[in-house]
Amino acid sequence: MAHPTLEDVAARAGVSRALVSLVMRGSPKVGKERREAVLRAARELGYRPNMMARGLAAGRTGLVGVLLADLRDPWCAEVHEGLADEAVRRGARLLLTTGRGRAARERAALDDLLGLRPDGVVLASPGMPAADIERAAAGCAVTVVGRSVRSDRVDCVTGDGAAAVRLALAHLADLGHRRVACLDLGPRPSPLRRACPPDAVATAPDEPWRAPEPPTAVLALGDPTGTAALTALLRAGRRVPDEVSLIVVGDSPGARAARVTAVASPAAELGSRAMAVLLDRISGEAPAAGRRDTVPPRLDERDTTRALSLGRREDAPDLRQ
Amino acid sequence: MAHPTLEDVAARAGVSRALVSLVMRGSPKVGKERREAVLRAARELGYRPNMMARGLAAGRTGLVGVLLADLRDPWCAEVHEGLADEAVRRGARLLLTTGRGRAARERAALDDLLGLRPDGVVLASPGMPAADIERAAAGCAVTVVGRSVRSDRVDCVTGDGAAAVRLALAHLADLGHRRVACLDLGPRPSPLRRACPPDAVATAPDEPWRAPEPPTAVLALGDPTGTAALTALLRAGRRVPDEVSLIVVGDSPGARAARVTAVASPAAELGSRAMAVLLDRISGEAPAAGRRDTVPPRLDERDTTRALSLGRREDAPDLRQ
DNA sequence: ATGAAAGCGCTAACAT
DNA sequence: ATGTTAGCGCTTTCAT
Repeated sequence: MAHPTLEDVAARAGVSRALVSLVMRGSPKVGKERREAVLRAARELGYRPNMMARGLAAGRTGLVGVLLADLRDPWCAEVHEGLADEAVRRGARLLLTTGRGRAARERAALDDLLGLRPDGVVLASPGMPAADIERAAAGCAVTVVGRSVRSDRVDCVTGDGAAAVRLALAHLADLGHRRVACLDLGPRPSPLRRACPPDAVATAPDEPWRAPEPPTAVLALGDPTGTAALTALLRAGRRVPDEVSLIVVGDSPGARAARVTAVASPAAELGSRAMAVLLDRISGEAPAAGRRDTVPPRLDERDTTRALSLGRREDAPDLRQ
Repeated sequence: MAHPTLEDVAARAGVSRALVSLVMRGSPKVGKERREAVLRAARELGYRPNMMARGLAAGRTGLVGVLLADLRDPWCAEVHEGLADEAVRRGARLLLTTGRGRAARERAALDDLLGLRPDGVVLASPGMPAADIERAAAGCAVTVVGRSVRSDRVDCVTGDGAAAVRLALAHLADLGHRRVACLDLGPRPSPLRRACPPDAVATAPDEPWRAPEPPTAVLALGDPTGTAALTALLRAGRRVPDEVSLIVVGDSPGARAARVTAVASPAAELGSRAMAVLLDRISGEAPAAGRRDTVPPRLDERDTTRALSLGRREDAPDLRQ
């Protein structure tokens, strides 16, 4: 028998379907004897409850759908880590889909998810049109992570990039650094630029060193810029952190592995908070309006930042904002 | 109406449920006029087919479950890329779950997946017990990627690590390198070691340089070792590739970004082949016995390997195997 | 081309 | 404590 049903189990155990159903859902009001007979029959048959049938009949599935923009993005992976941790803690079952960077795929993935009638969905997809999100929210609880959506049926959990930049600049200032270059090597300008001192922003690794007074510290905007900056500095023969300190806004496995000092809102925490918010709403313990939750950035001091030696200090203005 | 049903659409369009069902599944035998009326009603109502009901009634779901060992592992992410590409091409819908490295979680994740009665599942989980895999195969088509399982109801798609090491060694030999150190920096010995010349294996970055004759090339076993090796070499002041060539067995975004020469069976191809094999079996076009498919390694020559300069060549034995 | 009717496997409210 | 029954939303014959 490929897929034994409740009825098969009931027949084998010599009881009614309903009794088996109760046992499978762990009801306390079943005699120990019968319960064990049912469990044994189920095991012998290799019975596995059919979630489709269960969901249909019960009107809810116990499923939480998760849409991740791109699995290859470490940030997404880490958000998922937090989501999954909290889900396990609270007994929710997660189903993932991804759009892999393409808007059309993302829509399709979300549709697939919603077709399964999950009790809620978490959207970790920076680019999805707000209208799609709103549409999804008509059918089930929706929490968006990593961005903010103006809607009162959607909850949002976000980090704070500007605060992260401020924290990084403050840390460098504490270490005595006054000449800090903000490196942004990405193909598109990083939104974090707006939080940097305008004339400190450079878009090529060696650009800051063409100035009469080279920086004593580099603030890299985003993970990719961070790793690129580190190898560029090393290749250019600049000693890190002796000669120049490096701090990255945005943490990633790469920065961690290379022991680069970083500051970011921990993605895993974004995830776990998002899941908590979602499950609260599903169980009806949430305020009616859309909640928004901001996770503060955290500094991970590792091996690429160091206090400026006294001899090199100067009285230039503190870049801290 | 939170979740309009087929019946609601039928009522609004002034037709029968069956007709709506046909239209939703794109049947050709519906008059253009009625079809459009139905489609319009569906759109106006925000109708979305209920996959649960559909799956229950139809006996198959059109769903393919994917179990990924760990999202943070770039290899898994890339396998998924291949899976998803092929799935899109052939019209399958993917649902992911992960065990995040823990065996118990993995079992639970697989159970969740199987409870949804997918038409098939892809298992990208090196550590899962063969018995669990076999059990899953009792209920639906199963393809395992990245490892081999002895079972004739399971299809396997794997890479070939030993061939990758041989290819890497051959490439270095072609470049004139005779003294090659095989670096294995992982916490556990890499299985790839068995494919290396035994006395060439080192477990610390600088170990090879303590020998009287330092290597002219380094072969790193695995991605993590690869990136660790690169930064270690640079930090030690060894010029790459002028002074020493570096080749990594096992490709990853990190190696790609750092432009490290690498050789590996492309994970995306493992994925797409696995999906192809699975869908073939689902549609019944597969041989009865378990298929096994081996994807050959590929060399990605980037910036960390270089031919040994003539002056440094010597007549030591070729390490190629 | 269209409609009617019988389930798919399960839950939940009810009856015993 | 246990059995009965009426659906959940859909697909799929089978009639018309």
